[in-house]
Amino acid sequence: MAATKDPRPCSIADALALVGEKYSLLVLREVCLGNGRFDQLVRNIGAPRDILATRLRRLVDAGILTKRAYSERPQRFEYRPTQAGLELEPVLLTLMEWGNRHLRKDDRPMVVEHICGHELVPLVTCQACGDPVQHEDLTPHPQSPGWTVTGPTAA
Amino acid sequence: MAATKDPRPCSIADALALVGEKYSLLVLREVCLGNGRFDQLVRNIGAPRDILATRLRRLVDAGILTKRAYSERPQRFEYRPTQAGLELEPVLLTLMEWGNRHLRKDDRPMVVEHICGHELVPLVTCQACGDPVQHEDLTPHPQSPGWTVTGPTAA
DNA sequence: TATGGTGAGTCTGGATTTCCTACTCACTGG
DNA sequence: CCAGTGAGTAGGAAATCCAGACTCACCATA
Repeated sequence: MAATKDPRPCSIADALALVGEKYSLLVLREVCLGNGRFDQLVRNIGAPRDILATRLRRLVDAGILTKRAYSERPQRFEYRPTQAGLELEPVLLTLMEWGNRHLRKDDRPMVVEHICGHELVPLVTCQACGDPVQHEDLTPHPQSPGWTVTGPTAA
Repeated sequence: MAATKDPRPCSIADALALVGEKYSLLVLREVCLGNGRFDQLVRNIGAPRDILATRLRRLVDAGILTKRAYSERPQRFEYRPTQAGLELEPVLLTLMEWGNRHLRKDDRPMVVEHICGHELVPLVTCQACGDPVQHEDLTPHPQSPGWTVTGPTAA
């Protein structure tokens, strides 16, 4: 799914080029849960085995996962998130929160408990002021060319 | 890309079924920037027109975008995010932040300014205690069957 | 030592999507 | 009348995806 042609220089597009393919984020979900073996991934994600193998290779190449043998003779492997992989977890959590809010009615299939003792409700905040991020409070500033807003509707 | 077969009941998978297809999140990016016209989207995303038309239909059906005429005679339309769509913006921002950190060296192609006056660095926090979310602080609690961790590596 | 089972994939051929280019249709502006 | 714009459709080629079978190495057991 490489964003090879995205006319804009954009970290969102670049990130999606790595993890935006079908199943990639679900792989990350499983791996963050500690289910990093091939057959676990197949069962828990429901992806075709060959596609999964392709995704795993790409994620390893991208430095998001590592492949570790947990047994020689017989060789058995486990995929684990790297630091970069772990730092994608907030994306998963934010997505989960959105899904919980908009796609379900009260029945969350999975609850994550935070170390503070409460159920985790992920909230995206501004690091500087700590306030929750809201659309109206944001002003985009293009830094690179390629971001000139086209057409008369300039945001 | 419907996660029709995801063996797990999971809001992440459900959310990805709606917005995980190629280009969908880039559409949302543009629409959040105010570039909601078909040809703007084509130019700014670089997606084939027919694919874009399909994505737009699906996003409208999903209640993430609305299609509004901004001119009759000639009929001209604009896509805008609904409330649900706007609430996906944190996902985009989190992804952007990850991309900035891991895929670039200092050159952010786009900087978002928060109303507080600082450059926005999105931070995912626990709503209850306000602390930044870190992997080690999380304990998943499956609420539905289908989440029994398979295999001996139970996280 | 045959028999079965697991883990980690690869292979194959067909179904589905995506991609690209061109085209339409309605209208506007000169 | 002619060119241009906006919002798509149409058609066929190219790339991906999919399901299930298959491999290969090893272990267990009987």
